[in-house]
Amino acid sequence: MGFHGFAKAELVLELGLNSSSMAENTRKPTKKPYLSFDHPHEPSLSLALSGDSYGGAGGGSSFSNASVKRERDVASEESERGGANNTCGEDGEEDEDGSVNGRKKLRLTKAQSGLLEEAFKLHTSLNPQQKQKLARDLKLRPRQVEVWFQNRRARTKLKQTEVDCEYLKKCCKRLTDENQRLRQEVHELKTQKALQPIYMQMPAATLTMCPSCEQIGDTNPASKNIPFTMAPKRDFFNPYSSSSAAC
DNA sequence: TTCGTCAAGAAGAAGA
DNA sequence: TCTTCTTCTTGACGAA
Repeated sequence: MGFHGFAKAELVLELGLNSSSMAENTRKPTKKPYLSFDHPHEPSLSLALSGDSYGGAGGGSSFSNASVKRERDVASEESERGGANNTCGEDGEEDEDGSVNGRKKLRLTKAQSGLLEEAFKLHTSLNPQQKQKLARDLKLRPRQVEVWFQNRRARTKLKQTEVDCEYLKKCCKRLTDENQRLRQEVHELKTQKALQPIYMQMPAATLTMCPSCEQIGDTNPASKNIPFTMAPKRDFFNPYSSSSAAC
């Protein structure tokens, strides 16, 4: 659909303007920057954790045992391979009840986010080699890079859908207004026509007026119901011309 | 791979 | 100033 194509072109431009940092630009302007990277409690991704940092994933965790196990397993794999593991900066902290379940959520650093954004601009999907390389560069697990791209794609699509929706709403409103205006115009024209004398509703070429009595005439032989005669169209600027009709 | 969802974490608002 | 509540963003995961 051409219309949609046009919409897309416009929308892509709009998104492009925001692409420097979706996370920050989608925020309310009144708010402070969402990510505080110099925050003292910001989990440092440079901290390497061993796979044991999850300890016993005891009760109280909002995450299922399965997901905790998965994280731990992957972390263990990473530590065995000597790879960086910065998933959970302060994982392994004990809760009040002494259980060790605190799987803190990873927050990417500004630099990491920036690099990922740059990579996303180049390719919205990664092949295994690209994923590995990016993970190495960012000191993240490939799975984290993969998930980041998945989320990024999903959220870009959502954003695009929202923008599309807004655009279509505006189009709809415009067309509704135009439709309303045209309907009004048609109504007015119909009203005007109904109020006109019947001779006004006839084609001008078939009407003429008697120069002496000023009666309207009809030259059309089919117009038998009309109580006046017609003549060829009179020369408007010369009332005495031969084309003038007479009663 | 997408989609829907959960939940951590950050930040603002409101109230004591 | 501190606590609590609310809202938003985003990392992560399971199902399809």
